[in-house]
Amino acid sequence: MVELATKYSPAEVEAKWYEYWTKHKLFASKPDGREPYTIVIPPPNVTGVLHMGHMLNNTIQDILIRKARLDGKNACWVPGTDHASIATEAKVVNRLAEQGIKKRDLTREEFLKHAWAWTEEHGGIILKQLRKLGASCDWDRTAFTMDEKRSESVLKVFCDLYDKGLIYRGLRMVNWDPKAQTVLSTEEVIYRDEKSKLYYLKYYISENSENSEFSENSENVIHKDSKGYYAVVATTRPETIMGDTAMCINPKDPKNQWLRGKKVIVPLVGRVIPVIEDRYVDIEFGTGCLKVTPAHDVNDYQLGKTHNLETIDIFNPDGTISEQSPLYVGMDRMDCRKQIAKDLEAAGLLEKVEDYENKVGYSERNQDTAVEPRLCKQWFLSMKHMADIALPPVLEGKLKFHPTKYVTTYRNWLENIQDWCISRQLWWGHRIPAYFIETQPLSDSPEGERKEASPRGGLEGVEERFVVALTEEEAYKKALEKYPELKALPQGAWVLHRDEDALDTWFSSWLWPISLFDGINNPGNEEISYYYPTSDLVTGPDIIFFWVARMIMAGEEYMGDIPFRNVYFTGIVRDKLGRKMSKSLGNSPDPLKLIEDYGADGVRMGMMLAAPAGNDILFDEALCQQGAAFCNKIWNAFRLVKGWEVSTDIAQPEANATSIKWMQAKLGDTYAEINDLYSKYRLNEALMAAFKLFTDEFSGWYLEMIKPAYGSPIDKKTLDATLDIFDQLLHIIHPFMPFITEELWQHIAERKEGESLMVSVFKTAEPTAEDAKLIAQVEEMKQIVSGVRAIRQSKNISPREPLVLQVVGAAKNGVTSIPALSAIIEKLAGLEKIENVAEKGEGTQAFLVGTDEYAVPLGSLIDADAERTKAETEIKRLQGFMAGIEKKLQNERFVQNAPAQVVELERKKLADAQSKIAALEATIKALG
RNA sequence: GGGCGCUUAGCUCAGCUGGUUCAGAGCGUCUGCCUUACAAGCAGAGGGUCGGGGGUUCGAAUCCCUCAGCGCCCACCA
Repeated sequence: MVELATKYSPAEVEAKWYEYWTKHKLFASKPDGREPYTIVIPPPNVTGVLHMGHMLNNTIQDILIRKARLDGKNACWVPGTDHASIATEAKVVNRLAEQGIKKRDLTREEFLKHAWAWTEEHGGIILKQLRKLGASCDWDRTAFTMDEKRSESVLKVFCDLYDKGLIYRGLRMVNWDPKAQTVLSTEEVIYRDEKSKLYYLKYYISENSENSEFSENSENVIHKDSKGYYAVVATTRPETIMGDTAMCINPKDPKNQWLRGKKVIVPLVGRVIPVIEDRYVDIEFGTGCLKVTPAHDVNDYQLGKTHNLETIDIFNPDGTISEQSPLYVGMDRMDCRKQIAKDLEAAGLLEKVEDYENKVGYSERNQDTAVEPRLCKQWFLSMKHMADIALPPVLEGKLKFHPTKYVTTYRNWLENIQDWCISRQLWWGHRIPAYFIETQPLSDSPEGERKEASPRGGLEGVEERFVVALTEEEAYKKALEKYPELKALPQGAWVLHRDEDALDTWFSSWLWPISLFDGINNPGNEEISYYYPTSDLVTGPDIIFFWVARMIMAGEEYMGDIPFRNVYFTGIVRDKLGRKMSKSLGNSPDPLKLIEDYGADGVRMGMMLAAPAGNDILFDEALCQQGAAFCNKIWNAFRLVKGWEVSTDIAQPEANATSIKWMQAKLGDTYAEINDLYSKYRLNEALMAAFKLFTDEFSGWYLEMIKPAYGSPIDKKTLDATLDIFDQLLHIIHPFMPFITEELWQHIAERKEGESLMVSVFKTAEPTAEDAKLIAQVEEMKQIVSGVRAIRQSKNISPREPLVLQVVGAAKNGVTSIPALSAIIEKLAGLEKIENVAEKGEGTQAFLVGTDEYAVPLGSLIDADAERTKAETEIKRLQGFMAGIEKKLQNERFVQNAPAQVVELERKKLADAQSKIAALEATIKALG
């Protein structure tokens, strides 16, 4: 037998077994006759590094996958990465900038070459890190959202949805990220409260207006100074006045009646704009006058449409002021805001400035640049149909959310859904398979220059001609069909130009559960039929709309079925003070360092102990320490068992046989409970139950029960049974702590090369009524042992000093009447004998287990006064307790209305209290 | 402005459709032990009128109302 070190050292053990598992392809899954259990990984960003959120998320997935394997299912965990178009493109752009290269100076092909180089350099790091954690993914299946199969799936789906009329191209007010220079979907914009200013600007009444004199006789609130009459407009964005094309009042606003039908002059700009009326305007806000900038505000855009206003776009794509503006051309919008405030002030056009708090939208991926509403033409996916098919399975409970509270969130979103803007002005991603018909060949213009043309194209309603097709060849055919007039044109007079834009990253991830099994390209293939729908999805609630909801849509649309049966939403990992982990706070530990310090098993346990289902987790490194300590505990328990000398000559003592029976019963009972907890995704509680089973029941009680006297051998039967119990415990713990359990499992018995705990199917026996009885008896036994130990502790008696236990009166029919248990009590409590007595003798200290009374003779060690006081206090407490019950029992309504069972119970409580009091009184009497 | 959730021991949390002495667990704390697997350990102990108030009921941590505090999501009020 191999010598085992006194302390468990995870590092080499973990490396060894991970390699072993991989070498023997034990994570691999192929369709077979077993029930499948499938998880698709939420693909991390291809160039990302492992953070605590990943640790939690992937630990949970690994636990579920490993549990399924042990349950005998065909477990398949598919790993992969996401191309994360905005994030990755930004990183590449930054790196190029460091090298002094501007993206604009590159062609698309050149840029993509850099992007792929970056991806290859950093890609997959995170997957390697997951291996350290023990993640048992089927690595041969590793996919990438931009690999060939996935890309083909994305383009096919785009074409299909276009053909179905669900994808369309439309001119809309969208969210524009001036830094990344791309549009974003509404979901990608996060709003933050921000301290800003509310500027009150003077809009003088134009002299062209009729009646340039106003009387103050009505409720009108009229402003006038030496330069004339003026209206006051409150705005947080004074820099947009160059785009003002109207001022708006509420027709029912009494204080602004005087402005009806007037024209006002935009400050500094000098442009004369009409005063329009719309009930949209809030009378109470500011002065009730709203400046209308149709190009730069969603609401203003609506007003512009209703009132037929001109749209002046004063911003360039990078957020600087455009040529459309008469002033500040080329200045950044934020600089412009400061400058214009100064200039307005200087010109006497600024009435006042107030502090103000409002919400400003930022890109989810780029949180230092405010998003700009911008009018442009983009591709959209019509969501009404998608919402219609995605809602029922969740509401009907066919697809379950854990915790269920997210069903409401989901429903709310789907019921108010907006169309999904799926195009992005990025190169890193799936290029949209749409082809524009150009009647002017562009052969001499580099492709990069067209980038700007696409989103702006058709702004003024110029009709675009385009086709959507999987290949260019097909596109030509379609173009000729759709636009027959092209046939009349000479060769070379028109060309197809593929859309420069890429698709939103989520437009590929929403297909993930299908595309991983090639279900789009190759519908009905063996894999997709076997693995789909997948079993569980483990992800954060922050991407419920981005990803979860959309996968359900794609699943229903393309598979006619849900993509997964359960979604387990994890919490956010916070530090122990409850703060979000962030780079700037420096409160985010390096996961790999943690693994180095505590071992992967220790860290996994630490994470899980802190992770109550559905709550945020407050991560504390001390929990990893507890995890590492538990590993050591398991290790040492094993050392103990393996260190025993075995003898085939000794017969198995009755006490050992009973101990084994009890431990088996306890194990089966606990495993049933653990399985129930798994089914509810209460993994932290399942782990805690496993932890207690091992530490308290197995190590604390069972091993002490069967432990042979020092230097004595153990009988073979008991040892074998103990090893079998150990084997079962390792199975129970394995999903949480895969490495140490594998290591010890391999030590328990001779294993063949390629054998592994992780694929050895495991089940415990069904708990029986007899088991339950034995468990109860042992619980009682434990209390007796604890009772004696407590006496030792309080009297400072060494554990080695033998004591006598008196079983008083009727207690003799209790567990001490069972020889095996009585033998165990003697052993664990350090007794020289157990004797039955009618009444406890003098100089004994007594304790109660239930209503059974036990006593330990202590002679002169007894402090009579202290004992008497203690007994008296307890009697008082019990009397109070009894009074309460008696009152209850005297209450006729209680006796009549409460179930007989409950009433009976109260009577029993009363009787028990009475007999306890009797015993205590006897104690006092015995004390003299 | 709407919606959802939370408040139980020093900390983190269990307590399902009201009734087993139901007020629990882990960690922490305190006390005693280097007992021949493990001091990353063992044994023992203390600790909460279940956020406040009201109601329903024979009976409420559990159901209802209300107040307070906290958190999350959604929303076009400049």
